[in-house]
Amino acid sequence: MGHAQRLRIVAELYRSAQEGNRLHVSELARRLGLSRPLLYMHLERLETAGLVEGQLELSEDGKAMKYFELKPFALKLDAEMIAETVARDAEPAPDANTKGGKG
Amino acid sequence: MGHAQRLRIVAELYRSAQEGNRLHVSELARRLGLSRPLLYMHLERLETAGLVEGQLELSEDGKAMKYFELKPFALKLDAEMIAETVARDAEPAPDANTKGGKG
DNA sequence: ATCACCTGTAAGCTGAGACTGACAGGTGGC
DNA sequence: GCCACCTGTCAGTCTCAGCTTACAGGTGAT
Repeated sequence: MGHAQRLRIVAELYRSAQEGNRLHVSELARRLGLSRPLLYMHLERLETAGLVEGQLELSEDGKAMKYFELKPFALKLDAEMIAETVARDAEPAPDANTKGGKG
Repeated sequence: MGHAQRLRIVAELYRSAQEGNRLHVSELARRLGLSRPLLYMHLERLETAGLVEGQLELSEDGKAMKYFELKPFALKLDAEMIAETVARDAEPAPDANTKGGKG
């Protein structure tokens, strides 16, 4: 994560959820002033990161609408946690046969 | 923040601090396998963000050494916090005279 | 004088990721 | 038929952070 637009998306989804609304892609794009393709890209990343979730539905008048919702998440960010994450990220070499790295 | 190298730097500084060592730039660069100029750039950003702090000192043999230390920090990262941050970031218009945006 | 250390910065290349425009396809209403 | 909505994806462009190379300057030891 870590891009301003990404944060704005999360913020908007959060606000709407507070008000009891769900938002579909086009509506969200309009509110944030983003193009749909761009928004799709960001939503994809957010979904991959597990921060949001989208589901395609049919509205009353038969139109396809993709609604996105925030998934609850919270993480404490401090030096210790970062050190652990980095250590965990560095070790994965379970079945590679002692071969050198990528270079 | 939010770049892998940045996290590695924080992690290494944290580890060293645990062992009671301080690191100077060149040493840190060697441990992480980064070029000094690159490390400088990252350290600059981390320092701007308030996560680390550097101080130039003279070693016993008169050589200049710049030591970097971690500053304690911790923040809880969740949707609410992001929404607040975005809202706070969006409002600053204290003395601009109702003029439009950047262009 | 030359080497092995160190700090610091500027110029330039490069590639990933942000962003746009255009497309294809579906619905309902006038 | 045409318009106003919607979803979804691709092929580009372009910006900028990341990264390298190269420089300038300082110390002490040989």
